[in-house]
Amino acid sequence: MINNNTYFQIELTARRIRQYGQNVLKSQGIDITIEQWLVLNVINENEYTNQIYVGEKLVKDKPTISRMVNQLEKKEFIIKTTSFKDSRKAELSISKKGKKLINNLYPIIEQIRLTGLNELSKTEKENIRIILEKIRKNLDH
Amino acid sequence: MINNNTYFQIELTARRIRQYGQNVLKSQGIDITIEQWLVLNVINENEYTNQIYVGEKLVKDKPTISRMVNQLEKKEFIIKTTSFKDSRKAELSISKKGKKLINNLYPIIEQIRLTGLNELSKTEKENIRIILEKIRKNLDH
DNA sequence: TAAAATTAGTTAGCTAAACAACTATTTTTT
DNA sequence: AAAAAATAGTTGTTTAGCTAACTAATTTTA
Repeated sequence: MINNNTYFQIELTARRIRQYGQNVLKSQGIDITIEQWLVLNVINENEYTNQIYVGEKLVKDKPTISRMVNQLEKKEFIIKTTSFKDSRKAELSISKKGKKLINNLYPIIEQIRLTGLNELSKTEKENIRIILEKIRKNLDH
Repeated sequence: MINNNTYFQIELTARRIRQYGQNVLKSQGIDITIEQWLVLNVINENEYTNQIYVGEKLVKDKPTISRMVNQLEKKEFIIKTTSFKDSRKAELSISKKGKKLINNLYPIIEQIRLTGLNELSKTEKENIRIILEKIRKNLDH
């Protein structure tokens, strides 16, 4: 039975959360995707980082990060320059517009998080983290 | 911290499972994606069904199903005809080639499933299902 | 130091998700 | 029966994930 399939459940839930979050952002007139938000957040927590680092944090490959970074730059939420030390590397930082967005976003993201995790006990939150980690570990190699 | 983010964990795990499964299929020389497999499976369990039904089962929208069905038809795994009773509806069935593929796939899919769920107790499997359901329910409305 | 290997990032091509707008057919309403 | 609404499916557009192939710069090694 397909609805008992764990992959199906996990994938569906991921889609559902993304969709819900996206709708909330849209309703607030915020022009950013959930995935772009994750990128923005990594850059915010690691100013002047490069794309490889962002990719490592988010476990996404170079082309995906490259495109998302370009989107964020186009939207003027980040500033992308070339490193003096190593001209292969990009140096990513948050623009003023980006900082403003982030400040607006924090409570909204927190609200989305709380909605999704509503009625989940602390144990359940910990359990799901542990179980998902186990699954990923099972698939590593 | 981003790595504590539940959405991130769920979405990452979904990606990891898909990626792992895709690699196994590729290594077996099987020309189908994991998502296409899910569609094929629904059709196999509901011969002569239509695209709306497949979409309901997989919780995917019409365009997504439409395109995946077309891929499966192009690969000659399914046969798509128009319903006599209602010419708006497609009638989807598995071709001989498709049946052969499915028979080859069942043990491989089962193997992927077992690898992913390895070392998970029955309770853990049930727990994750319950928790994911709760999250989705939280987001419904 | 010159050649080889590694690293950072981009471009191209494919699949899939989500949305909007559309066609065609069937069903409901008046 | 004609008009309106609902249903099934398609097409177009955008974002993202993944692979492969590429450029350019830096580091390693011989």
